[in-house]
Amino acid sequence: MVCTANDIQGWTDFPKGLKVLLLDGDRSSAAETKAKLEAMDYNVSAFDDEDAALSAISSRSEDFHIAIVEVSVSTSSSQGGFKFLQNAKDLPTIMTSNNQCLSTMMKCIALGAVEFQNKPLSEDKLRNIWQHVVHKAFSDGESVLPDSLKPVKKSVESLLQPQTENGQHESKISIELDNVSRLSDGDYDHSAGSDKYPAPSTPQLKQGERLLDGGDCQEQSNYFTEKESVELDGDSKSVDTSCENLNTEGTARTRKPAKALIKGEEDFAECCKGESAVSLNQCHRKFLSKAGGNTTSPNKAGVPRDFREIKANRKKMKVDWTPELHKKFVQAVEQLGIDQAIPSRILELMKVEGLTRHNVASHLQKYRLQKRQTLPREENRRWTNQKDPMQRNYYVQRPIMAYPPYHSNHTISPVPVYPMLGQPGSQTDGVKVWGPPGYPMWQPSQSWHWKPFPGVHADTWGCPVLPPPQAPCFSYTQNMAGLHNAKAVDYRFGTPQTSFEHHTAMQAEEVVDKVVNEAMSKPWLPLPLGLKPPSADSVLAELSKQGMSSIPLVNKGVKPHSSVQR
DNA sequence: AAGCCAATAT
DNA sequence: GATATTGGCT
Repeated sequence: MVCTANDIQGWTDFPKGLKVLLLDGDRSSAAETKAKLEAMDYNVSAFDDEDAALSAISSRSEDFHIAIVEVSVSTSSSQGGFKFLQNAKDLPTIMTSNNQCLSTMMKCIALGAVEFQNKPLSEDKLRNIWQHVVHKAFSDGESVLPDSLKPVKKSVESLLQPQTENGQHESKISIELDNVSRLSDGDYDHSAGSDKYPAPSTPQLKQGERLLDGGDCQEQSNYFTEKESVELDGDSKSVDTSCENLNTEGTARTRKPAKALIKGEEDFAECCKGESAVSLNQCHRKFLSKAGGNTTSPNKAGVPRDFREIKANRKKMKVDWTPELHKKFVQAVEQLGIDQAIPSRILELMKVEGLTRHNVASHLQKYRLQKRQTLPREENRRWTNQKDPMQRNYYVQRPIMAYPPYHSNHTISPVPVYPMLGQPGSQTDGVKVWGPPGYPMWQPSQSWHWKPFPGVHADTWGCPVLPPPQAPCFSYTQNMAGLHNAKAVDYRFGTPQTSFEHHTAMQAEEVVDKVVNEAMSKPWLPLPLGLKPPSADSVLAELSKQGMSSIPLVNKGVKPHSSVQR
């Protein structure tokens, strides 16, 4: 009968004593094989008649762990081993033949053989047959045929229908084989699906779910995944890890436990590949179902008991910041505000399982960096190309952006904004230049789908991309309001200090003066919003005070203090 | 411990 | 080259 994981775990000198059913019409080769097997301490029951073998497994199924069956096309009395194969559902069955016909091999595998080997069977191969038993013992459960394999399955099904003609489908098979061989390891991992314990050299049908059995082919899982499945030399690498994973207190050989673990980890990683975002939880479940999900044979030992175990042993998963995930991120940042948007809080708000603070911090770093880099560049570009005086009129109001318009709009949104500053150190006069926020300052790269200016509702900026000269975006009042926004973090400089407070305390006056001076020194430019031109009366009064009776052609001045709106 | 950032890895 | 992770420093 089929070995369970428990059986194997309690099997002290596994695989010695493994019970092998040998069905081979060729007595000499049967004897040869039997001798080799017995030399390995396997327990061999040899048959040369298919029906006898079948009755043996039905009457005393517990006497067999695995079967090695010769495909004897020439034999007239039997169905060449296929009958056995189809009926020995629970027994891992290795098919062998002198006939290297590809379609025969395909057929064997499709009918549920765990492996196809050409005769003569080498000792190495025979020695390793126990792996199928282990695989069987630890693999189980439901699995769904991946879409990628459906065409293959279909093709094989069609191959199987006229069971007598072997050669006819060669060409078709070769096409499909091409298909098969293209399947990547990833696909294999995926499709091998429920295999926590990687399949031995030959990919398998699920035992007991063999094709053509019970007429329920559609829902069966038939895996034709690896190229190796049809390689004549079946000593494939995947065998190596098939049992090492057991790690069952010495019951199974664990020569390469580390590798096995890593493999498992790779499986896990593979499993998570393509998952949107970092649904690690999902991955976990997926992986566990893939790994453990043993319905008939509980596997206690060797199976990673939980996610942490896996996690602990594998390198960190790479978080894919999908647009959706990033959206969450941005929302969290917006919600928190500039001064509160630190990784740990963002993480809390995002509520994404599996995401670490580190992940968020890293992303935040990139996020800030992007802004810092893109905005000044964008601004530079615009600033250096100013030739049109009309445009200059607009830009000359730059100083009014001296402070970030945190709440420059009148929407309810109290969302602060990352200040977009000019080149660090380039403003020696203390006037900070803030990017005109109406611009698409930061072109997000393809994978950055979030709003180019998070924290700001683009529509509230009210500034066209190329603002008309007479349509300044911000008023002084707005920016003066900004002056009183005490807490903001300036990310332009390495350390996020609340530099704004400094500005407020030490530079507000200075900046105001600066703005006023500029307005005075260039009277031909429109006054920035927020500055009110003095009335003609007040000007005249002032002039007369100073002993001037007429208005000079060149503006000599407006009293600054009287014109600033505070 | 948490945050930031440069270095490093993928 | 872009993006994510790691590691050092504060």
